[in-house]
Amino acid sequence: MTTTPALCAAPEPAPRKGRKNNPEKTRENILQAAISEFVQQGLAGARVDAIAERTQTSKRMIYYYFNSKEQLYVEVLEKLYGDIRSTESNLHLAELEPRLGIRRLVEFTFDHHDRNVDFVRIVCNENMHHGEYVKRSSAIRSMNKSVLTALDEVLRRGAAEGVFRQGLDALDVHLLISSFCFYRVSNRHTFGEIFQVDFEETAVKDRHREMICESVLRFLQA
Amino acid sequence: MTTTPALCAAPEPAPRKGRKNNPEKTRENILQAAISEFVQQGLAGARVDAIAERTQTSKRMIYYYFNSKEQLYVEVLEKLYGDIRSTESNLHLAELEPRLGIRRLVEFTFDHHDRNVDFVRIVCNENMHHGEYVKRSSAIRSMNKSVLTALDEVLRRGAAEGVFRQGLDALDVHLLISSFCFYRVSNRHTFGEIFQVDFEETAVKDRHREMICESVLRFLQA
DNA sequence: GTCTATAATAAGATAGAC
DNA sequence: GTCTATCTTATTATAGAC
Repeated sequence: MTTTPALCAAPEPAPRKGRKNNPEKTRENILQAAISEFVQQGLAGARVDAIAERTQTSKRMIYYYFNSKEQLYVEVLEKLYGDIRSTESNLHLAELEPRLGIRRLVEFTFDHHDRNVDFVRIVCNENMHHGEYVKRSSAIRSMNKSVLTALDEVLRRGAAEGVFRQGLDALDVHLLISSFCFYRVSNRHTFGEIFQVDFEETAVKDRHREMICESVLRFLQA
Repeated sequence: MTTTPALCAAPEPAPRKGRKNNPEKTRENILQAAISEFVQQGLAGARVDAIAERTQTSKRMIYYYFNSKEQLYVEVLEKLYGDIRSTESNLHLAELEPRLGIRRLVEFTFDHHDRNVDFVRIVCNENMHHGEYVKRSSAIRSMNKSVLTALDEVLRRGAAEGVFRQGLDALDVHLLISSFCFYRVSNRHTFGEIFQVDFEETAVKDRHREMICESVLRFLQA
């Protein structure tokens, strides 16, 4: 009953079965499946079997390429962190009038978190683990400098022009912006349920986007 | 080899072994152990065996009192949600000048989150589960009204006196306050690691407390 | 490089004595 | 009400053929 090769010589030494051998594609396929599973279930809740089911390949390949569940998780983490910071550098804040620059940065941050629930969820999960896997990855720490330097430039310029207060710390302002943008995504389920708000509604979203802009600008105002 | 009772009649029908029978205490003991475990590991990461080890009793008792891991988790959730709201009602905001009332509410919220990392972590975990266990508990939803009514009263009074803007929504303001207070606790590990901030430092804490007060007051300002 | 089958163990839940 | 011992299933990880 085993399907031994036909007696007449095969034209090529083609792969025996299944899909074409394609290491890069298989690896990427696994990584995408892992993103879905880890984002939905967290590290502890994720099942390697469930990841395998999401792929076009088998569980064995997961261990072949990634060695362990934890290592796969770290790669997922790096991938999702990488996505957000790459787009942030294209805002050209230095070309804008300070107040407009802040507005653009806040709106970008707001929309980005809103669109990338995956990122928000994995970060939450990471904090449940006391950030130990972020600490383990040297790549992640280095890619987050850009926001701060860009923001710092705008703040200085605004202060010099007299539209912003003196002595504002870019890190603090970044914290203020991030917290709102992050929280309304990360806590939408509990906050939404308890206070009966639907964060998916366009009207609510628009009001909140405007609100955080207004709030930050007022905070910076001289 | 079984330790059958001595032939001479025992003085009292005392408990056979181990500690004294004490249902309430045993139940509470389990609940406290469960809080520690669920808060640290999340629902998926928590192990019933680990909870049992934290108690002065056995795993069997966990199932005896709580039936399942999930039900135990729900009770933990209710317990932690209950703790926060009960204290909030003692602020007597209505007796204060509006700006002072806001300041007291913000500072209370800030300090409360800062002191109750457990609460913050369980809420994060709940959101990973799309808030399904919060939805399952009718108790939780009902206990969160008080903040909003208190805040609404202050906002109205402030608007009437001309110190605050008109038409501010208490829910939005609550969101603004909560997001900052929550985020700096929930994300302290990732944010702290990436930007090298130590949220435990008193100086940092004091600066942030003042910052969120200032930020909210400026947002409300007429 | 890829597959199927399986080992090894961990974890939720229960039996049954006392 | 409480304990020890155990059942059952799920889960990470690996062996070995092709």
